[in-house]
Amino acid sequence: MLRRAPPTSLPELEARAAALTGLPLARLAAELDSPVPADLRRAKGWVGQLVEAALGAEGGSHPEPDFDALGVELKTIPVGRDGGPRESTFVCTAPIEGAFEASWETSRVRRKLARVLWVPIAGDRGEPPGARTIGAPRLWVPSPVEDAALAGDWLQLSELIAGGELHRIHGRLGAVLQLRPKAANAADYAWMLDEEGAWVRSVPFGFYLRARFTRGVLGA
DNA sequence: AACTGATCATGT
DNA sequence: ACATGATCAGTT
Repeated sequence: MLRRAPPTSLPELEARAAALTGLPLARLAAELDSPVPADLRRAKGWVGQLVEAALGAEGGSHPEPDFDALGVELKTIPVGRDGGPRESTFVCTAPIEGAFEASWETSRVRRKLARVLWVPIAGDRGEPPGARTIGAPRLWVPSPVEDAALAGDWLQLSELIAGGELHRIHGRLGAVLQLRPKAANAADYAWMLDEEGAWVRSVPFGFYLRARFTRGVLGA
C-alpha cells in the first residue's frame, strides 16, 4: 500500500482529511494501490490503515500518536445513516502498572485522547468495504466536562484493576469509558495481580469509549 | 437496535 | 506478549 509523506502542520493534516470527504473507500484504495477486501471479517483494521496511509500517519505498532510531531491520534469511526457511531472505540490496553501509580493526568487513556482526529466512515453493517464513504473529519480536544467524565470512569475502573478485583470487571461498568476484553482469542491472556497480590492469568482488558459518548463528540 | 464479550490481522 | 488498527456476532 502506498503511503503519503507525513503532514508538517496541523492545518495541513486537517486540509488533507477534509479533502477526503465524500470519497468511497474503493477509490481511495485504488489510489493507494490497496486491495479491497470483500468484507471486514478478516480485515478489521483495513479501513483505519487505509486512512492512515492516505493522511501520512507513521503507522506501525509503536506506542506513539499517529502524528507524533503534531500530537494527534487518528481514529476512524463507522457511522450509520444518522451520522452516529455504530461501534465503540478502542483506546488502549489496560496495563497493570497504570492502575497503581499513574494519575488520570498521566494515564495512557488521557494521553491517547488529548487530541483526536475523528474520520467517520459512513456505511451500514454488511455493506461492502469499498462502497463505504469517508465523512467530514473532526479534530477533537476533550472539553473540561468530557475530561471529568472520562476521569471518573477511569478512576473507578483502575481501582478495580489495582485492587485485583478482576472478577468484578465487565463491560457494563463506566458511563463513558468501559473495560472489555482485548485479545486475539479466548486462549490469550495477560498476567495480572489478584486480590491476594498473586500473579494470575487473566483475559487482557482494553479501555473503550462507549458509542454514546462518541456520538456527542461527533456532534451527531 | 444497542450492547457486551469475542475475535482478526500485522509488526516489534 | 503487547502494541497498532478495529469489527464481528450472539444476546438482550
